[in-house]
Amino acid sequence: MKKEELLKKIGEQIRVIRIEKGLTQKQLAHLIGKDQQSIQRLEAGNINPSYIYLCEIADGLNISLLDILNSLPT
Amino acid sequence: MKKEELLKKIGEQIRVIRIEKGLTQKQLAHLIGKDQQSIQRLEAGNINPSYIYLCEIADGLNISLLDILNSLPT
DNA sequence: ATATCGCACAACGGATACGTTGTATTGAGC
DNA sequence: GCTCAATACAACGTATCCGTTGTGCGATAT
Repeated sequence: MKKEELLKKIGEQIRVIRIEKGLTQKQLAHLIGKDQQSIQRLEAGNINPSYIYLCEIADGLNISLLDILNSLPT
Repeated sequence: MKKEELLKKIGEQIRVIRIEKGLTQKQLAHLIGKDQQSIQRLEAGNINPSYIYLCEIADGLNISLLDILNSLPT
């Protein structure tokens, strides 16, 4: 699968989960010491987040990274 | 969990799976268009690999990223 | 009309990943 | 002894991530 697709899909999935949790981009960002723009780029698939970054996101969403990847559309 | 621990654990897990598959660092590297030193740093936990990088590693190991994360020691 | 909120996009800069090269170490085998 | 394979470590350059700042746009509320 193409790199851009992978980033788009995980970004969309993170957005879905964030909204399920009732959080705004800003709220999620502040939970993990980042800013809203960082979350925006991540959700838009504009960046290739590091492993640690993904772990932090999962932490902010109060789920495991496995849960995020598990629910990815194939 | 500390960042260094997370990187060490996923690195060790990748090493375990690589060896299970009977591959050397160099062989795995060449499968995904990288060099041996990159794999060495990844397995040693010296770098914070990107999502795409992890997907490539999983691809080279012929498993899914989920399988790698699933078997991580807690 | 104006303010506020959520989201998107661009540019800058510091930090870091990654490829490359070179070198060292260890162990197996001749 | 020597050679080769596998792994590890360091340094350099380039590319990219990520935080920050600023701007803009639509929707809603006052």
